[in-house]
Amino acid sequence: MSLSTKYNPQETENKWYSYWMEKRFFHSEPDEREPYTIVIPPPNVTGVLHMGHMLNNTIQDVLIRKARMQGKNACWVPGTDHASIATEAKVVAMLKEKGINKKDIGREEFLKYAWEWKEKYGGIILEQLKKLGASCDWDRTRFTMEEDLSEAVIDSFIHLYKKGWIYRGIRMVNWDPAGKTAVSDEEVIRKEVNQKLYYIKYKIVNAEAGKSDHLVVATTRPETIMADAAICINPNDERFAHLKGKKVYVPLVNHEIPVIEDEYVDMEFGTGCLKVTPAHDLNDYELGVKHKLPATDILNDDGTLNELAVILVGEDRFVARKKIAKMLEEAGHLEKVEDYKSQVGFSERTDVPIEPKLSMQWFVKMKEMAQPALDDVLNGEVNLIPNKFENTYRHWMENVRDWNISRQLWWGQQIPAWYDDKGDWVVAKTKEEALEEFWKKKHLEDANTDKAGFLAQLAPFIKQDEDVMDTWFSSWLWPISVFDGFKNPDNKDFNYYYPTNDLVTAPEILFFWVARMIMAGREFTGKKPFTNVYLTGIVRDKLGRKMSKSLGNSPDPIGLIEQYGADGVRVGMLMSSPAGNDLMFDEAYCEQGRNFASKIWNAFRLVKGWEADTSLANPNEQAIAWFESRFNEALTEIEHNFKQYRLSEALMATYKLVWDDFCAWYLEMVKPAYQQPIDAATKAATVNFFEQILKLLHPFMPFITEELYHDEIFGERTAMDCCIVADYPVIGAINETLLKEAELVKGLISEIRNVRNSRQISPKESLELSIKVNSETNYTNWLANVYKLANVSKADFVSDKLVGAAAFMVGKDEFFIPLSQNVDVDAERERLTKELEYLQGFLKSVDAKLANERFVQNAKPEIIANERNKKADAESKIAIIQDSLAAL
RNA sequence: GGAAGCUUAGCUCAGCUGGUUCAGAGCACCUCGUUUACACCGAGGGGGUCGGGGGUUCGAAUCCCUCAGCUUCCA
Repeated sequence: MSLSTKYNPQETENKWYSYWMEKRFFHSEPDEREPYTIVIPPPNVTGVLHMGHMLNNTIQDVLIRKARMQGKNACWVPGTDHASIATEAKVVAMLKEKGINKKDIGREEFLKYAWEWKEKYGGIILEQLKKLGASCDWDRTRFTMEEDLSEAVIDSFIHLYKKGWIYRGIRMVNWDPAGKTAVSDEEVIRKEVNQKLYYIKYKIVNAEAGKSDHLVVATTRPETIMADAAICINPNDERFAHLKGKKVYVPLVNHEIPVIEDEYVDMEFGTGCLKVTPAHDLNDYELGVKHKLPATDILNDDGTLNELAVILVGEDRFVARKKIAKMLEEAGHLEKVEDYKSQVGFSERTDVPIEPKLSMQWFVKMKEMAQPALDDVLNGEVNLIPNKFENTYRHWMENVRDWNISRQLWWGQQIPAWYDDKGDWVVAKTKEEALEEFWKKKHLEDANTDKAGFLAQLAPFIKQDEDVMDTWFSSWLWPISVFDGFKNPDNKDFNYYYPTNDLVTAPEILFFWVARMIMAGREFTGKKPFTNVYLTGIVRDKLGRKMSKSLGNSPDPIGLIEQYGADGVRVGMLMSSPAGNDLMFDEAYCEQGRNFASKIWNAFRLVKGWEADTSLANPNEQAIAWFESRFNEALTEIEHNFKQYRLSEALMATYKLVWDDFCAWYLEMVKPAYQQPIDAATKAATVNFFEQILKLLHPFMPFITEELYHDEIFGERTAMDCCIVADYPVIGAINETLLKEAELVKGLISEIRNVRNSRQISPKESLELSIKVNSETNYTNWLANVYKLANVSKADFVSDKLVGAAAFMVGKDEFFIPLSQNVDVDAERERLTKELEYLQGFLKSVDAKLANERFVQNAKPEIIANERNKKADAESKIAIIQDSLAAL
């Protein structure tokens, strides 16, 4: 079977991915081997694959494939996340197009549509991941809203509630008027926005004669004046002493509100008079509580003004702002308007400005759970990679705030709280249990009540809480719930796979998700959920901008795979992505990856083409022994990099081993002359090296390696003998002397090529070499390679310099090449003089060091010995160069 | 406003607890080359006073201070 001259990724990728699936190589079952487990950060069901997923999942796949080859029972659990707000928004929009209103069809009907939508679109990302080569155990695919996982969510809610760590209360929440739901603090993105600062005049009730009859308040939100409960001044502000105890009229609506005093007011900002609107600002709310002010909420859930606003009822908050500014101006209440920049919160999901809103919500207390989760990271039970994130993590955990988990949505797990018609409530898993709870509660009040009658009477009035839980309240259980650790905590899978090993995710969700998973792990299982958290960087474009739809600067990942092959793209993604560093993505990296695949392919074609002749002796023992050592040396480095999760460096070390050492040096050393056969021993050794290299490359480039692994040069393979499950290479013996010698010989060959290049001598013209050995190096064994790689026809060892020949040094040894053309004596003298000057300067600095008493006293002995070596080395080289100069 | 981090070749980044000719890698660039594995290639080459300033030390890209610029997180 001959190999096509070009590597065709598409054909290979489909073929082998299907084969792997068919042979169930991705599937894992508990057995006696050591487990290696990763749970995928479940992508959003509304999403499509973007570059961030590509990076994230490439890393996970590299880790899982390597572990699998190293004999571990590797299990990568995939799945998706139901994404309450985003999905509900999509479904609402879809229904709207059909002319259907969510409220009209009701919860049950709506959820039917939502499930349909999820079935249709929810798996897109997972399908796309297959193109990348992701070796997930697809049989284990989970979804955060499937029955068992939902049950886990409900159970954990009840558990925490019983513990007193979940409570219900009226709080100022971040309201998303587009999504019509509260969102958590973490889902609010602050942006600097150009606004206007309106200076509004409030008329004073019974103003003192001789004093101004009004005061002025500066605000960015004139549309909320109808909700004003007071005007606040700083008690120390002498400008406003005359206002103490007064009342003012709210413009346009003429409510009377008091002037209150509080040191909270910044005398420098605005006018020094602050309007207090408890229902529409967090700080004002707190002031309101302190001064017992009423909180009038003038906004509807969708951000329009309600009846309590009295004027502009039904208008959107931003429309109302413009209109009221005009009305104030016309009524003479607007003193002036200034431009003003300030931070405004936007909803992460819908990108509309967040409205602070008072509402009844469910909260999880964070303090108790945060402590063990913080400890885990601080004492190294859980490693954050890179560890610079520990600071951020600690800061957040030490200042953590309670977690608002209710969302005013339908898509998600409904809160297991039940209300009766009187507003009493209980927490229970089912309606039946809720009734029981009510009974327990009421029974205490009246011991004579008849239970059956009580329940029958109550049942029709019981209603479950309308709200659902935050999606993160299900994903924080992910590492536990994917193994059914809630329903059946003693099951085989959970005992075997949990705690998982590595988690690969983005730093943006360190708090959202990672911190909370550690909390959940400790609280519900008593164990950490994972040991290592690899935080990837953000994929940016080459200008450093975040990739975004609106900028249109994100390449289509599937398009990239089609263009460069999955292996090429994987290499491209990893090439420049040290953990935690942002990745400045450039297609050129994928191109480099594709070129690498092509290089491997062509090297393979070379080896495959060799005719082995068993009658030939092996002339390549030296080269073979060298490459074996070099391979083991590189493998040591690669393993070291992997241990530290430096995947890009592990890849680079592999890349250089393959391209430079194997292709550029080793293959050139051993390859026979054109159309000549090769000896059987060299061919066997080379084929063996190639197999080792394929295995080494497999985690990075699974497809091309699998394809070549099955080539006939490796002999017959059984159906299950695949690269994906082949034994990963193990570090073997390293001959340091051989490696050192090889470096010298490579240097020698480069110098000869340089002599040729700089004098424009054709590579076809062979040269003669004389060697004057001043060191211990044994060049004899390497001469064959020098002949071949530098086109040298003859070499001899001499004890005197060759006059009139091109000369150079490698280490301490001198080499001479007689040339037909005359040596340019001047140029040679200049070159040698330069070298001499450099060495003399160097020697001077070394001498200075050694002459310095304090250096000799303070420095470590080995450092001093080293300096003495440097001195001796420089001196002998100087002597040689001086001789050469004299000989010119 | 508070906190953390970053600044090394044109670009993206390595350089561990200060000490070999330590200033590196990949890509890009320049010169030469169509020698049958590969032009998605080969051979060779140029390029940085390690952001500025100061200090500690026998010795600083590496430790300390300070200034400037950038990034992120939190208010």
